[in-house]
Amino acid sequence: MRGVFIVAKVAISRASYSFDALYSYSVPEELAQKVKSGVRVLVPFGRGNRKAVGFVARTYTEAEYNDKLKPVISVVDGESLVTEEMMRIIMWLKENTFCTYYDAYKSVVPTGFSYTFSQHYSLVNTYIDEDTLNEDEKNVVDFLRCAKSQREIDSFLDVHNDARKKKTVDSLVDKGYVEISDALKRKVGDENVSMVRLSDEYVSGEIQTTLTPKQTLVVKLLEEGGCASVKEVCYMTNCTSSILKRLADKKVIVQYKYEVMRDAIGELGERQDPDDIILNDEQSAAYEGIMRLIKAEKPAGALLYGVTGSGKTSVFIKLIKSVMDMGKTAVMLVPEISLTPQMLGKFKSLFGDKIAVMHSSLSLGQRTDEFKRVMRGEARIVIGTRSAIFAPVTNVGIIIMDEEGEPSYKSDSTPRYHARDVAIQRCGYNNCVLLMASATPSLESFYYAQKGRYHLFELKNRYSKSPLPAVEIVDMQEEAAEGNDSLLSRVMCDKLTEVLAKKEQAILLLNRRGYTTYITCMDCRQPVACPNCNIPLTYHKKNDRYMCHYCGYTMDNIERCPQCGSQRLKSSGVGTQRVEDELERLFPQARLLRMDADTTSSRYSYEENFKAFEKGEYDIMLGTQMIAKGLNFPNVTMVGVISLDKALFTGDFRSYERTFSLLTQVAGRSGRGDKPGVAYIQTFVPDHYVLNLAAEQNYDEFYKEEIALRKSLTYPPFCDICVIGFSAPLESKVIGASRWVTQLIKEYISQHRVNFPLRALGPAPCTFEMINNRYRYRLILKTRNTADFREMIKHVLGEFYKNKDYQTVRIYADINGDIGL
DNA sequence: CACCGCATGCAT
DNA sequence: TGCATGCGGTGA
Repeated sequence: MRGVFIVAKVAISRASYSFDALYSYSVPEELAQKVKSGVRVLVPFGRGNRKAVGFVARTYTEAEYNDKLKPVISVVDGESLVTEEMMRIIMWLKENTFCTYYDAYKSVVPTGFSYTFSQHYSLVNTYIDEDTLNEDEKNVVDFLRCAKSQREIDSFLDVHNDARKKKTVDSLVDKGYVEISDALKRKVGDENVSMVRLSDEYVSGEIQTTLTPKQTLVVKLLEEGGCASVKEVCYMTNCTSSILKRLADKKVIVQYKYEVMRDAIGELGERQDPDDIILNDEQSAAYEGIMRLIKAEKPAGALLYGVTGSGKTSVFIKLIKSVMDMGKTAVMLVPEISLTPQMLGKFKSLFGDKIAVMHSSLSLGQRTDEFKRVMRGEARIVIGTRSAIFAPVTNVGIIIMDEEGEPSYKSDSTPRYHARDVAIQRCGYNNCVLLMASATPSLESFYYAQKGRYHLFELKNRYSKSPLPAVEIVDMQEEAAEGNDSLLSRVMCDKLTEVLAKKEQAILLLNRRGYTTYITCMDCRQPVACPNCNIPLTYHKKNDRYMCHYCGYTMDNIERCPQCGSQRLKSSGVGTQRVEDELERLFPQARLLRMDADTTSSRYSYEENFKAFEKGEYDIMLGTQMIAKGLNFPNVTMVGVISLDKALFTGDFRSYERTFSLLTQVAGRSGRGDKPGVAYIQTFVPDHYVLNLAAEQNYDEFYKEEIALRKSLTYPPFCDICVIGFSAPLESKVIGASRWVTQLIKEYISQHRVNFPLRALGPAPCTFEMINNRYRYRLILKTRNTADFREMIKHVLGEFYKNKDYQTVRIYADINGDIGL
C-alpha cells in the first residue's frame, strides 16, 4: 500500500527502565488529526496486547504502510499538555537522571491531569447456558449476578496474580457472557487534611459502647483536644487509621476534610505598583547589569550575591516588571519553606492575576487550574517551588532562583534532577537569563561566578539601616565545667529573661526533634535501635513512646536492652521536646511555641502558628530547621542555637556549607525590626572555623576555606559526583549487587575509550545502613558528567535490570546529589 | 497426548 | 512488569 501513513513514537507508562523506549505505532486515519507530540494515547503493549497509556514523543510520515506496527487504539487528551520546549526537557531528564520517559512526563505535567487506567468486568445481559460452564465459571457468574457494586466486583475479580481466576474470567469473556470495559479515570480532587472529632451523638451520651484500650486512648485525646488531624491522632496514640475507622463505624467519632489552603495565592495585600519601588544605587547597578544580559537575548547565568536584608526581592520585582514589559514571561523559584501566603500576597498585589503559583501543597485541583492558566498564556509569571521549573511558559525572559543553595532544589526521588540544571536547559532554549540569588550561594555557583562563567552582582549593604545581629559563640564545655548542666547557657538565660521583660520575642533552634535522641545500653555500649532501620530510637515524651524517625516504628517502653537484656539503660542526646520542658521549668511565665515535624503535621497548622507568633501570641519559638529560614518577625531580638554540632559532621561533603548557611540564616532572624538583635551559638566545638565564620557572617572567608578543601579532596565543583545506591532486604544481595556493578564499571572502562576521569569509592554501607528493613549500600563515583559517562551508567543500569540474581535489589543513580545518610 | 507448573525472554 | 512460549514432568 502506498500513500501517506503516520507513525507515532510512543513512550509507555508502565515500561520499566530496562525496556523503556519510544515504540512505533501506526496511526489510524481517523485519529490522524489528534495524534500529536505530547498527547497521550491508548495503545496495545506487550505480548498480551494489554492496553496501556503512553504519550506521543513525535510523529512522522512514511510512504509505505508498515503492517508490523500495532495501531494506536485511541487518544486520551484533547490536546497536548506538553510544549515543544517541555518535550525537550522530558528527553533531557531521561538522559540526565536515568528515569523512564514516563517518569519525566509525570514531573512535567501535574498529577491532576494524570489518568489511571483500569478494566472492569460486567455480566452481559443475555441468556446464559449454564450447562456450558464449569464449576469455577458458574461461581463467577453467580457472584456477578448478586454483586451490588462495581467496586465489589473489582475486588473479587482482582485477577492479577491469580492465574486460575484470570483463566475463568477470560473464558467467560470468550463465551460472550462477560464484558470488559475500559475506564480512564482522571485524578482531580481536592487535597485535604483528614480530620477527626468526637461525634455529637457520643458527646451527648446517645451512644454507649465498650471501647478497646486503644480506642479509649483516641477518645480521651479528642476529649481533651477537640479535633485533630488523623495524622496527629495516630502519632499521639500510636495507632493506625484503621482504629479511627472502627470508631467512625461505631459513630463515636466523625471524620471530615479540612481544606489545606483556602486560596492558591494567599491574601491580597494592598494594590501596589512595581514602579513605585525605588532601588538604591547598589540595587540599581545589579538591576541594570542583569537587564543588559536579558536584552542581549543570549543564554546567561548571573549570581546575585547579597547579604540578608539587602533587598534582593526588590531587584527581582523590577526585573520581572521589565521582562513583562518586553512581552516575555518570568519564572521565580523559591525554596519550599519561604513560599508563604504573605510572600505570595505581596507579589499578587504587585502583579495581580498575571501570577500563577505552583507548589506541592496546593490541592490537585488548584494545581491543574494554575497549570492551565499558564498553558493558555493568561498567567505570565510563575512563582513556585522546585517543580515550578517545569511551568509551561513560553518566551521566558528570566528565571530567578532565590536562595539558590537550598537543598530543596534538588529532587531526591525519581527523576533526581536539580532545578538549577533544568533552569540552565530552559535558558538555552529561551535565550534568557538564569538569576541565582543568595547570601550564602552554593560553593559550585560561587566558584563559577569567580571563574566568570556566571556574571556576579553584589549587594553589600543591608537595605534597612539596622545592622546585622551580633553573634556570640558559647562554649558549652566551659558551661559544664563551671557547673551549669542545663541545656541553656547562662548568657542565653539572661538574655531570654531580658527579652521576656521587654516583651520582645526569641527564636531557639535545635535540629533534633523528640525528647532524648538515643538510649544507650551501659553494658553492651550500643544505642537501642529501630528493628527495621537500625537507627537509634528517639524518646518522645508527649506520647510517651520510643520512635524511629525514619520509618515511624514505635515502642511503648524499653526496660531492657534488646541485645543483651541489661536493664542499665541511659538516655542521652537532646531533642526539642526536652528543651521545651527545660524552658517551661526556667521560664514558667513564657508563652512557648514548639515547631517541628511532630507539631506541624500539615502545612496548615504551620502557617497558623507562624501567624500567631507574628501577632505576638507567643514569646519564644522553639523548633527545628523549619523555623530558620525566610521568616520575618520584626519583634524578634534574640536567636539562640541550642546546638548544631551534629549537623557539622554528617558525613556529607556539603555538611559545612549547609551548617554555615543555616547558622547565617537563623542569626539573620534576629533584629529585623528597629530594635537591634543578638544571636548565640552554643557548641562543644567553639573553635571550629565554620561556626566562627558563620558568627562573623563572613561568607567570603568561608568560601575560601571550603573551596580549598573541595579542591584538595576533589569534590564538586572540581568533579561531578555520581552516587549509585543499592537496597534490598537481604544484606548479601546488596553486597553482591554493589560489587557486581563495580565490576561492570571496571569492565566497561577497560573495553571502551572513555573521556571521563573516574575514581570509585566503595561500595560501602550507607551511614544509615538499614532503613525500613532494607540494607543500603552505595558506590560513589568521582567523575565528569559527560555524555560518555552517562552512556556507561545507562549501560550498567540496563545490565543490572536484566540480572535475575538481583531482582530484589533496588538501584538508583544520582548525579551531584547528597552522599550523606 | 493432554495437562500442569515453572523458567525464560521479549515488549513497536 | 506481565505475559506467551516452550520445556520437562506427571498421569491416563
